Amino acid sequence: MRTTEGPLLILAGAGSGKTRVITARTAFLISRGVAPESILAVTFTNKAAKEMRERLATMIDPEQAKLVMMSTFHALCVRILRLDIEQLGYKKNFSIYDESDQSGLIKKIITRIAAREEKLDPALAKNLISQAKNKGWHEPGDDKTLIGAVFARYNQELKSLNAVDFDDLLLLAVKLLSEHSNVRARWQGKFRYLMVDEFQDTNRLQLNLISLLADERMNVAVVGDDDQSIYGWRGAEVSNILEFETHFPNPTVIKLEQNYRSTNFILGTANSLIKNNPRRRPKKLWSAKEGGEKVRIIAMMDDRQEASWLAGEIHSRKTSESLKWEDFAVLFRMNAQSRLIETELRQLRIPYRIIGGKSFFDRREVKDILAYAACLLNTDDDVSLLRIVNTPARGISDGTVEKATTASIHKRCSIFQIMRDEEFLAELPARARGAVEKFTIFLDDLELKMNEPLANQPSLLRTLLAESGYLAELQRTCKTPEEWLNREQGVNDVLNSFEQYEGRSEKGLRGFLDEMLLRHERENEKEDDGLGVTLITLHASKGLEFPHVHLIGCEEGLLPHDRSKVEGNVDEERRLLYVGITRAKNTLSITWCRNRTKYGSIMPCTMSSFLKELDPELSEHINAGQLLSAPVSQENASAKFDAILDMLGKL
DNA sequence: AATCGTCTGCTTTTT
DNA sequence: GCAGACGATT
Repeated sequence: MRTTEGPLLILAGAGSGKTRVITARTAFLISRGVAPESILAVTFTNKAAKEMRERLATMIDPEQAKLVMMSTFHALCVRILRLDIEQLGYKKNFSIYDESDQSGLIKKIITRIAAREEKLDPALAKNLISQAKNKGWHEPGDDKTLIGAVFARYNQELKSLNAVDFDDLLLLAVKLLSEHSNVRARWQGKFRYLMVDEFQDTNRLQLNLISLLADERMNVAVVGDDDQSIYGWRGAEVSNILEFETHFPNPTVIKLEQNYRSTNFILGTANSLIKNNPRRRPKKLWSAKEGGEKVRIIAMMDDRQEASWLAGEIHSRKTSESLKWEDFAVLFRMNAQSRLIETELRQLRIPYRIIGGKSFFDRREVKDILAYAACLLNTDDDVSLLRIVNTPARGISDGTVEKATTASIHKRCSIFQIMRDEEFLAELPARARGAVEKFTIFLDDLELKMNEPLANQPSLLRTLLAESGYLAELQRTCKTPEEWLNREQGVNDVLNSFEQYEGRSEKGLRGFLDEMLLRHERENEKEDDGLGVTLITLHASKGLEFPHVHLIGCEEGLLPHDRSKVEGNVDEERRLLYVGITRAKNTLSITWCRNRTKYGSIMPCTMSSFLKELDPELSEHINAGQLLSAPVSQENASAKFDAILDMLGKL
């Protein structure tokens, strides 16, 4: 911890206080006279960055804390690129494409260049392209194959749109730093001390980025746990942490092996599982928390019984031990599993919150507004332009759009440019021409107003949505008043956060849009007061902890998932279960079903092979029949009764 | 432009 | 078994 110079590898086991390590080290460096602005701490999520910033502010002078750069990989890259991307031939006002923009573009390219008989799944293509970029490839290895051709074309089109996707942010930042020594020198000079959180999740590009920033001093401190590497399928390379020495020679290695979270029953169970993985940094986690209950492994008849038992169990423990709903979490492999649980929780009127699922940014109205903003900032951004060109309907038909697209390819310019091109306009029927002209004047006018130095951008955006008829159209397309209320809320959420952003930043609409795209925060996570039982996937649960954890659906085929066996990733599935187990502080129940409804029909299931690896001394196997024959608790029965009364009341 | 019907194909998702 | 995508229909 007190090592300040040279590479440092901190192997921080589950529950050993990872975030604390980075903040404590930062505070220590500053106390030793290191300038706060020369410290960089990189995380994967905005949430982690925020937590660190907040914690640091309580440890040292908050004014100093503000100067420390705590950022996600992607946000850091945006900063680097906004300054110097021109050296790579892009314009500074480049757009950032999120995954749905990316999918849209790839789909378009596939339908355009694929021959009749060839077919390529756009989702697969997107994955392959993303994986290639995360390995540092700027172009396909072979552009004779369809996928290679799509990759090549995709890159070309992005560049002519003056847009970059999420992977490009890293790829281009690395390219910029490695090929332009002036840029590299600037950033190496700025940051003297680097820290990386969750290092086991870094991919090749992220490692490259860190190496480039570190220069020969190699003041790089990384914190991570190879046993919690569960994002291999997204390109994370466990080898980055397993072979840290090869990237940063002679590091100081520190192991944090005390777990401050779980009872020994839970921790021992976790240890007995993970020791079955080959290729790991050996460690022996221990806990001072004695006592508690054995881990329960419960066999259920089917998923229905699993859900209803769970709801009852949570209800009675909460009541008998006077706990809060927030003390409980239900962890599962697939989002689809939460449905049944939700139904049963509602039956007992237990409040819950689901983490994950669809993003705030998948909401139509949010995407529309951001597309408007993107167009005003970069009129070459065809994908955003196409999204709003006829939203609300303004008489620009699909046919007209198609003509404009063809013409823009022909003339090698953006669609917006073509729409102002006299030659192109002359080809259009009078009505279409009028509509297009009206649209370009409308956008031009707005762009002008937006870019005035003292423009009140949030209010301009608000006016735009009202006066363009967007809001009216949105309301019209809503089937129910509730839906309209909901969508209107979405619109207001965006506008309000823009107003707030204006209050704390000078970067205007551009900065706001960057932040919105990079802060892909989940809708139901934005308020932490969302009380209730937490329903969450195993992946999303990493980094969280709960007093009472229920891990459901531990069947062969689900966990480990069938596909992992084909793809040879069973170790990662084991780590996934390890992550789940180590979320629990006081009690843990693991359930599996003898039958499960899959794809509509009931399929027989067997217990996950992982459960056989758990230390039998620390856990007990129970058959659901034993639990259900037990008398129903008073509280449980009265809750059910209340629920029935409630239903009757609504009739 | 909207709506209906049929087809398909099924993890995980920090940015 | 269900959602999401796509195409045909009015």
